[in-house]
Amino acid sequence: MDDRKLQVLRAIVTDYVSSQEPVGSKALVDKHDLGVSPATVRNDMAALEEEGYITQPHTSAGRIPTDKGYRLFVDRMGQVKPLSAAEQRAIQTFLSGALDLDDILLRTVRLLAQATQQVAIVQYPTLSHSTVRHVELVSLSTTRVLLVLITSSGRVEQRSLEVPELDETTLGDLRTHLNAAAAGRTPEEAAVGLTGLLTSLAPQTLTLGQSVITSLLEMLGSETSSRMVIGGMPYLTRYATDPGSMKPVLEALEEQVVLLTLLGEASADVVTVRIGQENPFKELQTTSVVASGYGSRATLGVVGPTRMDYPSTMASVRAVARYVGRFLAQ
Amino acid sequence: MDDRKLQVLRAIVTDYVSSQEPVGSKALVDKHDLGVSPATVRNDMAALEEEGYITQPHTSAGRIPTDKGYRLFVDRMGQVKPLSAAEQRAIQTFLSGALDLDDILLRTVRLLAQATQQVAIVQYPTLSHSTVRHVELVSLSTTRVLLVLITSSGRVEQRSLEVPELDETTLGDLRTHLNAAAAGRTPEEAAVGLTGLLTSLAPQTLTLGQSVITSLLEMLGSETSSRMVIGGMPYLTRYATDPGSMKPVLEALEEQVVLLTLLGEASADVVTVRIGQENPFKELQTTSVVASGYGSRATLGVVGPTRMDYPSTMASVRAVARYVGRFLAQ
DNA sequence: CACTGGCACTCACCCCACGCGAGTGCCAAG
DNA sequence: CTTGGCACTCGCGTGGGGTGAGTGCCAGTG
Repeated sequence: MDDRKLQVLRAIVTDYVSSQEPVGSKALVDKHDLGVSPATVRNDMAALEEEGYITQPHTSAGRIPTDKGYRLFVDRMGQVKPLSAAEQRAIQTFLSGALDLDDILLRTVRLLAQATQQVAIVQYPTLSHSTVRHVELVSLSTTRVLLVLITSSGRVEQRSLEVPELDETTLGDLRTHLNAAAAGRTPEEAAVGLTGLLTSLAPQTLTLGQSVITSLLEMLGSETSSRMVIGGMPYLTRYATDPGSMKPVLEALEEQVVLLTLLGEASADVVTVRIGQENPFKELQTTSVVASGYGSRATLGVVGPTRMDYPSTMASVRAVARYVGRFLAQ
Repeated sequence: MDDRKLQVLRAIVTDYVSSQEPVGSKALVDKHDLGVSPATVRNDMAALEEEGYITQPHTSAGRIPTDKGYRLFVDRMGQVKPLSAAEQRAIQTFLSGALDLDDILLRTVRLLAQATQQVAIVQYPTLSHSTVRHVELVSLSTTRVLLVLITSSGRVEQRSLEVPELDETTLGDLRTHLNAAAAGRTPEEAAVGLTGLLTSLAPQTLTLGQSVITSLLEMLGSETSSRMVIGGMPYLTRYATDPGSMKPVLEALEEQVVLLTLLGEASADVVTVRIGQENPFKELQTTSVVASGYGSRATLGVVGPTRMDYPSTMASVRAVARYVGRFLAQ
């Protein structure tokens, strides 16, 4: 790949991202001093189009990048912009006043949305790398118990169970045993302890104990949390020209499953970019997803138009992910 | 107010709601057998316009209802449609499989959105009319405790506190006292018990106890919950012609404060309608809000265009509110 | 006195033709 | 390989005329 052709592609991408309009050969050489004439650029553009990196919406118009073009841009030319000092400060002050976990994540999602001017998604942190603080059992009715799991990270997870029968003392008994087996341990250790407990249950707590422990093991074992916070929806209107085009995106954002798979693929501490059709969901094939893991195994990211400012978005996502990760570690 | 003029207004409202287009005198007499000629209807329309119930977008177009017109329509002609048997059944089956409170509310908001084809909001139920099940204290660090309040309705509310110093035994002590004072009681009773406890604290638990009890009293005292679930966002696109018009609505939906005041005004078991400019927030002055209280003091509702089908929307909101209220009562 | 039919009038909307101009592809020369 | 020149394409904005839905007014009628 010719060096100058890469330069031309980069120029096209940046210009198109900032202007939202097809960019022509003349405008290119004017704004970026490429040191060659428009005619030369046109030759390069023809080549780039041949190779599928750019396209023209109609004859006699300028060029716009294709998904493949953005991909090359991100891969080859992605020197991630460092954040400005002001942005650094904004991140710090934004989180400093947070009270509980819910509040931290709410602030995080707003921060990310505001920084990128796009829709932001933050997944609740996972259990791993935190320890079990406490297990609580509460009877809701004679045949329902509420199982509450509290972790050292301040996360509270609950689940309600149908159980055969119930009396207050066996419940209290079981609670004591559960905490003895799990409290203060990592999810993995707790799982071992609980499995052991399962075999040594007193006969009268057996049926109750089994279903409670089974649920608890599920809660501990789930690698990722299914809860998440979304913010920055109003930014959707910044890009859409027509309300119909927003519908699939809004639909995707309501589907837990979609969001989970979307974020799930990003691995810890690396910013992952998924551009347009690279996306596994057809609702999102006109959008790009920039995501990063944070903390132990949770993920956060933003959803925006394929024509987004990748360098700054990636920088913001990375910075927020890192900062929140550190913030939660305390 | 002339009887036929009301009839004309009703016809204009229903036609305009279903067609989204200004309605003229001829079309009116054709579809609704008013028993009079177009000319007569025109006279009535001129009068209605004079009184501010309808308006014409431009000189030679038909009429559309004003906010005042919708208001009269809702007040005077609002025989609420009963739901079809299919809809009744849908409501029942939709909720039947729900597990915990989160799940119930998620299903509720989807149900409501789907039934009304609009954005739905469901506030978390309040504490009143349920009793305190359990109070849990968990130390997060040497100077932070997590305070968890579990109620008989299956609601789990948490708050994390900065406290002066901490040791495990005084914490356990305090937990026991707190539960003795609060468990099994209504919020009001528990508040009394806790206030009493406040004066009889052992010296070493005093500072810790004070801040914990203060927070707990706040949690118990807050009449309404600030948590809520939103659903049906994609339906926003059904009405907007231009993305810019959606922005204020999306902004309002992100603002907790706005949503709380919006829903807060609806009193229990009565369907409240707020049309266009009647709305206290300028972001929502092109929309209408239909809300109803449910359960003890929580509220649910939908947000849609002023040109909505009020009778069916009101019917759906009322039906869902009643059903969920009953469902939660068990 | 309320209702009706008739009639002239008003505009938003649709359609089309036209010119403009940005941008292209190609080619021949450097 | 690059460059200037040049003919060509075609989307877009503009302006004008026709169309038709709908109105307001008025005189006539039961």
